[in-house]
Amino acid sequence: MPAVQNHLIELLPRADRTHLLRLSEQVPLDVGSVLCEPGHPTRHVYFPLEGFVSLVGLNDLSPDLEVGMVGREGMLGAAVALGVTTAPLRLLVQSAGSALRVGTAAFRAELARSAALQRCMNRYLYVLMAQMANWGACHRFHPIEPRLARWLLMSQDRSGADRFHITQELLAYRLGVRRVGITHAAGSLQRGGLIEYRRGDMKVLDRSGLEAAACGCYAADRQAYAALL
Amino acid sequence: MPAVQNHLIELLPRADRTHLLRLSEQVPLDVGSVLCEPGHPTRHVYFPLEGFVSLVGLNDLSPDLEVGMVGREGMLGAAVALGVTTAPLRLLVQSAGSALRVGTAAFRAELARSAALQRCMNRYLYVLMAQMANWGACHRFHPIEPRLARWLLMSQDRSGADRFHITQELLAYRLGVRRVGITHAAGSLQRGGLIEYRRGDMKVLDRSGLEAAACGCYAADRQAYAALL
DNA sequence: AAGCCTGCGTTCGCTATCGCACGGACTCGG
DNA sequence: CCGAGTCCGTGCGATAGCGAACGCAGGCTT
Repeated sequence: MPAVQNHLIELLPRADRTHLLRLSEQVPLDVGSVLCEPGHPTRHVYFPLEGFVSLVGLNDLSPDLEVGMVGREGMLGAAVALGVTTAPLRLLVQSAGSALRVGTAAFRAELARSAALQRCMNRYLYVLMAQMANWGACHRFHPIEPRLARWLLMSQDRSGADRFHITQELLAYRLGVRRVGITHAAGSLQRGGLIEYRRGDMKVLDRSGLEAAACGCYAADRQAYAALL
Repeated sequence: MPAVQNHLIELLPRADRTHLLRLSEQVPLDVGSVLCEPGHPTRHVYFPLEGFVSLVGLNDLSPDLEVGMVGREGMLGAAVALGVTTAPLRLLVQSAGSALRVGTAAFRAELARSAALQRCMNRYLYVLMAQMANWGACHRFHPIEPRLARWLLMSQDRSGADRFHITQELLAYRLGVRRVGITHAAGSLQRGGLIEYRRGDMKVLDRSGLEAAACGCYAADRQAYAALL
């Protein structure tokens, strides 16, 4: 059995883990693909191993906004653990990788069987809620540059790599700002020697510097996660 | 047995309901009192009967921001159903009333016993998550006036009354804007004949007009709730 | 009656961000 | 080698919201 690279699964006791793994299959995550649309039924839950996925909230008229980000530290389709099989958000693959996929029905059955899995899901759901509650306030009050720094750190944590591909256009979309706003903020970070980018190839040079530049939400987020999982 | 005025409890089958009610006691909700501080242990869960309560997220430096609102349509301390007994948010009573209170331990025991209660909690948690995800985008993109309209509608739904006491100062605090911003938005709504207020006494005159003035988030919210509960 | 506090309206200058638009640089395919 | 597409930097005017401050009015206290 290869080392499982998903933190939630690693938290499970050995027996429950193998049991769950037996139900799962590994699938690739391709950039830009949509795992799920809001309102549609959830067919699978995903445990990312590499790469990461954006949770995108769709509003009536306003532009879409990213409300969360999931990588190997979490899972997609957590709502299934609440017995809801209608997806609330769009799941958009940001960075390529792979994930373990489990069919919804099988996952629910396993959930009913394994108390450990249940506990794990519950805690993860809690962390997710805290994250989403915070995300809003962050978008509301913090200027673009700290938010960008936070985003970069989070995506680095989730993907595990110190470089990834992301254009300013897409970043703007994620943060709900204009591309020009990203140009300025990213330029500032680059001048400060914290990052380096070129035509979409983004590289983190100074992680601790970035942490200093990011808004406190980043640290708060990590702490919440660490406290529970 | 008096008619229970909390929607979640009303959803329970008769047997489960009486069982839960036997564990609960009715307590008053006084304006301005704090039911819970983030980081502290949750001693009780509350099912409001009248009045409503703000969920306030505390950030590092930025001003506090309301991230949710709970009245008789919901409950406080839902995280307990996830097995987490540390509160994530400040619970601040906005409008006086009363609530049924259940001790955390008793509630968890009841939760383990009653599948109906569990189902109910799960669905409510889902709705809460959807609400919080939305709240952020709303604060980010929508101008003050529609948000104010939304806030008034939501508080009316939750409190059940068409008039309540709220100063501009407090409204500004809730919406995360300056008081002056509220002066303008509220003045505009008042000139339109939708509301009437005077020294903190707020009255809703034209509900459907307010719904038209509010951002789509209000309708989306109601729909999400209706679909699940 | 006088004073004080609370709640509200108004104004001024300021900043961050917006929307739009243009131009330059690099990259890839024919 | 040349076009076409992608990605990034810059500049412009416009605007919503910010921070701070002042003044007024109603109600409560003394």
